Amino acid sequence: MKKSDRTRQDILDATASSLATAGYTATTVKSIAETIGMQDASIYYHFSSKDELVGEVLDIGTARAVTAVDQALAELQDDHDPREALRVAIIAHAEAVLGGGDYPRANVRTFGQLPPDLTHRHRQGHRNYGQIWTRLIDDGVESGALRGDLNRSVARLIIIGALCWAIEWFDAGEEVSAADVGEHVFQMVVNGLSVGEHESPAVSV
Amino acid sequence: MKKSDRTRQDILDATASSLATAGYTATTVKSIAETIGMQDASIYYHFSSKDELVGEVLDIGTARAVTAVDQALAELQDDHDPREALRVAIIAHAEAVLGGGDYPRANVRTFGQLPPDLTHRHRQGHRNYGQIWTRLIDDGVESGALRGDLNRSVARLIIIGALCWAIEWFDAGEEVSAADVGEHVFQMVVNGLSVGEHESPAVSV
DNA sequence: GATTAAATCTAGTACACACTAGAAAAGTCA
DNA sequence: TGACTTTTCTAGTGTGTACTAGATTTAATC
Repeated sequence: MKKSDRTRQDILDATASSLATAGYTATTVKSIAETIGMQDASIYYHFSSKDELVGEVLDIGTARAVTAVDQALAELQDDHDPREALRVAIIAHAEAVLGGGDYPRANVRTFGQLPPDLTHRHRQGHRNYGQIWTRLIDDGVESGALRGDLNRSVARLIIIGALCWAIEWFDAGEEVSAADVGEHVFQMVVNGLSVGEHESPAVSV
Repeated sequence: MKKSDRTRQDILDATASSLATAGYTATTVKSIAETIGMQDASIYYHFSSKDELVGEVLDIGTARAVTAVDQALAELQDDHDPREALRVAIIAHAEAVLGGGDYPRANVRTFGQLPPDLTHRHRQGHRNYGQIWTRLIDDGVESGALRGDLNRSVARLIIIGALCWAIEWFDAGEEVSAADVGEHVFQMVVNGLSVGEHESPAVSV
């Protein structure tokens, strides 16, 4: 009873680690088994297929990212600026995906590499995650703190994209921390790189 | 002589298309051959390996993106605002990668899926491309148009990341065009989402 | 300690992949 | 047409993959 749970967890951990660093294709059942000192066939006692195993890892990754952002937002005081909420969420996401464990990293890293079945399976999870951000942006626009002349959906995807792509270049060993990356994204997309007064924004989509 | 060149081009086109839509793993030599009505073995008369073929497609993609951005910048008038240069470059990149042909799209789409050899092969190309953006940001900061309190390298990677990740969600059929995406990225990272005066930026990395 | 259940292993299957060798066909030019 | 070159095809090889069946070992229970 207990043994099985522990082994199962080992398999999940090894899979998350491999997905996060090597990607979907290079993560083979054999390589996972080797990591934890088993035969590949033994994996199938715990999971019925590779994709079921991968799917579970990705589910955990999504859940952890959602929890990290939700928790960060919950710690805000009631009368916070909507921009502060966006800032806190961005940094929480950055820390979860860049500095956090293998599960959220696996999720972002393998996005776009997955077979259609798995992609479809996680569409709902991503939609739910996107809604957190949609609300943050809506709050900001409706309170007058954020510009309303931009397409909110596009804005949301650009913020998430900037954060997700960071996984391709972020190096945990360098002097820039995950939170630093989040802070930069916030400063750029909310305050902007520009100095002084802006030209009149004239975008309509 | 001529026949071979035409077939070679057909193979490259089919590969670029497949890479852009299906990714590296799903792009098999057999599927490429089927697309152009050939046997898979015939591909090897024109290319010595799958990765040599893929590498050539990616080279073309990088070259086209560089050309698109360079050309857009060349059309600027001499006394342009550094922000305008950034805007033009961002939109050119967006149009090349999102709205353009299969080659630049293949490049971005397969980034992170490639075997180590190919990744290493294209590192230099990406570095060169990055330098265009480094210069744009440096010009902006040194002229006083852009903030100097952010890590320029991180800022550069965030801009490119926001644009590159758009390939994961951008749908050419929708009402938002590739140029619209570029305009949004520019508005956000340069002017910022925020309305009115900013809080004092205090970031040091 | 014997019996049963859980967990893992050995040994394989089937299939898709990149790639090869040599025959066949198509194209080129006197 | 005929000789030659270029291009493509047929028919394979070897390798790595996910996955299966059944024997075997390890752990839990009485």
